[in-house]
Amino acid sequence: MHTTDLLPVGEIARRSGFAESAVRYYERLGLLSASRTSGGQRRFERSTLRRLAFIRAARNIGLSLEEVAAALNSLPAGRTPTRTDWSRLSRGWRRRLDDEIEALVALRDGLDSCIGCGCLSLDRCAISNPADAARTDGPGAAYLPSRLRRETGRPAER
Amino acid sequence: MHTTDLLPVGEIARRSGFAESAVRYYERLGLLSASRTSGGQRRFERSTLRRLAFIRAARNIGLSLEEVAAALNSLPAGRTPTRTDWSRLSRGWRRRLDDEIEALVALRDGLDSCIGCGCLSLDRCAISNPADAARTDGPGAAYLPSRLRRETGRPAER
DNA sequence: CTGGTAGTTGAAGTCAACTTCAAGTCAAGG
DNA sequence: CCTTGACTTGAAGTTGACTTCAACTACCAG
Repeated sequence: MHTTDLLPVGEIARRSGFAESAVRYYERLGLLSASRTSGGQRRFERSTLRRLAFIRAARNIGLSLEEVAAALNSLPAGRTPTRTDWSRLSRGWRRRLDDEIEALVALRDGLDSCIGCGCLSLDRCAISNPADAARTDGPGAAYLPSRLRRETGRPAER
Repeated sequence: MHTTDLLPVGEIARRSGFAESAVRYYERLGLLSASRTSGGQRRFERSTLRRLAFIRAARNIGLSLEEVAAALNSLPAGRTPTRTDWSRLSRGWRRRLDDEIEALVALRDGLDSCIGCGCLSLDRCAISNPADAARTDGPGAAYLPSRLRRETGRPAER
């Protein structure tokens, strides 16, 4: 046994559930790394599969690839990450999910009070309020996490 | 008083919180309609503001513009929609939000059981499971509403 | 009538996260 | 050695929801 546990891209794709193109894309972004054969083909370590599982989990939670990259970069360099390392990373997700749930619940409750009144008022309705209006209107408005929110339609002020 | 309550695009944009470009875009898609001055400029009826409020609300709930268009097309033709018409449209959103909330809660609960174990197993972890694996694995997996889910990364089978 | 603000168009650009394609090259069983 | 399937690359395409641009034209207060 020598190089037997270095996997080519097709194998990684099949076993991770990602498309080959996605795996290559992730490598280009630096989310994954691979050694190369003398002929230039990628060979991934087995631990790449766990990394990909992490990526999928993070994407399911709602992280962008940029955030995923940041998270992966915070892993200890050098050694292969342990369970504890992975667990530490995913701990912060709990809060994120809580926020999103809270936002949706608030939106639903706002909707409940809107249904039947058919208001959809531009300045009063909690559901149709643009974000900035909601912000100044205090509680009862403004809910969606950024990931879910459709912003004002105007270019973000900077 | 004759044409006084026909509003130009800038006014509509300002009062709805959408960018002018978005308003024009919506008109092109058929979500809004406008008459024209002799010089070819758009003039929107005041009721357009309510329509835009509906659009924003729908987008906040998570509808695509295509869905919004379908919803708007289901409004009674001819007469200006009443409160009741708008209210009927938004009633279905409740269910949609419930589903999304449920999905997120399930995901969070799955996460809770994953944190600390650091598993992120490709075939067992509820959070990192690709959608199809989750589907066949019965309860305990598969959660995110399509709007939130990151699919398998493979081209959708057709 | 004039100037300045507001409006017009179609085409192209943007963003994220990939996928698809073409034109090859590599790896390995027979 | 040969064939076949797996792999390589860079560039371009995809989707949705817009935005930006350039080159004009309209509207209206003074």
